[in-house]
Amino acid sequence: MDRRQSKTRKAVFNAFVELLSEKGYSNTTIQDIITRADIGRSTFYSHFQTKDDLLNALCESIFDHAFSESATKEETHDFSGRKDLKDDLTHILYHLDESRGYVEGILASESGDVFMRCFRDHLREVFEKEIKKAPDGIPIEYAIERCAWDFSETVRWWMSHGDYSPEEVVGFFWHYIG
Amino acid sequence: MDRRQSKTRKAVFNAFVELLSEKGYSNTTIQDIITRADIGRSTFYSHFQTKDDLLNALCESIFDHAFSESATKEETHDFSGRKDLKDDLTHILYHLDESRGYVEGILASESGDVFMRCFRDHLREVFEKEIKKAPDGIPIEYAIERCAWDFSETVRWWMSHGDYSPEEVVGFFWHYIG
DNA sequence: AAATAACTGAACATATTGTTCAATATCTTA
DNA sequence: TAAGATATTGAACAATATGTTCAGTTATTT
Repeated sequence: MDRRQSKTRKAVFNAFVELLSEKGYSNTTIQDIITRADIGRSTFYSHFQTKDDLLNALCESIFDHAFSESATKEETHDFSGRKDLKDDLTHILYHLDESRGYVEGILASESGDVFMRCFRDHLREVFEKEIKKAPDGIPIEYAIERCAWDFSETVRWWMSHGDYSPEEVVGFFWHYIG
Repeated sequence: MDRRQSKTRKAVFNAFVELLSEKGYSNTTIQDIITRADIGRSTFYSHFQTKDDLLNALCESIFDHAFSESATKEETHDFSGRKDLKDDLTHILYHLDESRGYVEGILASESGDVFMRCFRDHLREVFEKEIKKAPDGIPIEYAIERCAWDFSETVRWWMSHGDYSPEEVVGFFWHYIG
């Protein structure tokens, strides 16, 4: 990728995250982002179509990174038992912990909901592979969806109630469904 | 309340819900709402400050209604055991089921997240009264928060996976925490 | 060094926002 | 039912954001 492009991309992402925690999503205008990122107006529009588009791209880039290992693992060996799942989830938390600077800014505003939706979409895939049957009387789609939202919401909770380790947090999540 | 005011309020709420399911939240302009509701521009602004404000007012009006009984009950007798909680939750679902016309429209767009936040705020109060201690190693605030999000998300799930009775749905929710 | 691709910034039409105000319609109560 | 209070109307307003275009500049690649 052209160095100019990734430079622009980073400048926009950084400006955006800053503005999100300062003013929130709806109060941040594209003009604000352009000014803060110090790029030309038309440059912005050659990278992103709308503010929404930008937000989605930002979230995608975070999750591409956070989920990179569980994707790889799936290709290499497929005998995934319960233990592996717990490890995968812990790995994801380690990644997100490293991106706290970004993530907390996003979660602090209305954009947090978009982030959560994106997160849940990624998680759903993970749990779909893992969960093959639900307890008696519980619809399977409900069981899967519940895991996805419980884990993502647990992370959101974690991000504003800091001092727990990834392992502890996975423990909290696991307790109710294990 | 002046009949003119509640008439305006209703017209705006209706127009808004319609537009939400047609175009989504961010694509709906205040101008759209004014046109659809067939009211004067300045009338809108004398009722609501912003689109956000309108959305919050709409959600509040729904939950004021849905939670009306659990609030009353709390005043009359205070020996609330597990059974009562389950009943309260079921009641809430019956109310929301009646408001499906509204609720589905709101949930179908980005505004769904605001609805959910509002719902969760109301639920938190309910569960705070009910939950006095959490399982070993689980922070109590987490346990409470988890119930609030699980129940609200269960309802969101229900709204797009129709055919279950309120009792069944409370059962799904209950299964993992009971 | 030449070719390719990205960035710039000014200019543009269009649309929304939030306010103001005098005129009109509707409610309330005495 | 008449008078006073209150709500609605709609046009006009300035301010701001949006998304596009394009010719000129700068950086990267081969």
